Amino acid sequence: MRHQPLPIEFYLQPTQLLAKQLLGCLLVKETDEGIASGYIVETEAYMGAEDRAAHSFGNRRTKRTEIMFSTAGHVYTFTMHTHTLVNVVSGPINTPEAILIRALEPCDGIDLIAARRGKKKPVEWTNGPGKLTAALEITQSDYGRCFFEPPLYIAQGFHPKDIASGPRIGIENTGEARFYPWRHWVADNPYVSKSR
DNA sequence: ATCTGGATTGACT
DNA sequence: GTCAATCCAGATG
Repeated sequence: MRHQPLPIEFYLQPTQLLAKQLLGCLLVKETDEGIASGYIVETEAYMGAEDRAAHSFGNRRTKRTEIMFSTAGHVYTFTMHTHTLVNVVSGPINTPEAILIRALEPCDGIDLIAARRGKKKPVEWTNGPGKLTAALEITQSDYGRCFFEPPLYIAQGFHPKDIASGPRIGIENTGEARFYPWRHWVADNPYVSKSR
């Protein structure tokens, strides 16, 4: 099954809106082993210089955050402990905003995903930001790519019936920012990550 | 050169 | 519920 990447224009919308528009879209990764993909069911927006929870808070510009200052649609990956997390860069150039992809519902390459994620319940394959990167084999080598061209891209998926929003996860030490309702998910979808 | 801590996960009490 | 794994970016000297 092949998919058509969404055009670069898709990414040219305000970050919070894009974070919701991404819900239901298909995240695809092609490797030598084949194609694996999943529908995005949970995202979190990080709002650049003004957002204490963002790596780019105060326009902090480093080797890691550099890609956030680039144009919308770039791939921002970073390592969290033993896991890779993946973001969609958004906002105009020099406005370092990004959207973290937190959960997927598996679509293509179920056997591949199962093999990569080991013997566990299917719902555990992709219901977390570090899990889905392992399932699709998204790594630091994808840093700086564009989401509108293979091997890592986003395509049209389904249109969510209901979208819910609430505080982001895992950012306890960021003052007021921890309360901002910038996490968005497909209501009632079983693959949405569980909060702690 | 060295130290610190994290946008997580999985195993264990 | 708690906690270790395990590694690198970022900060500091």
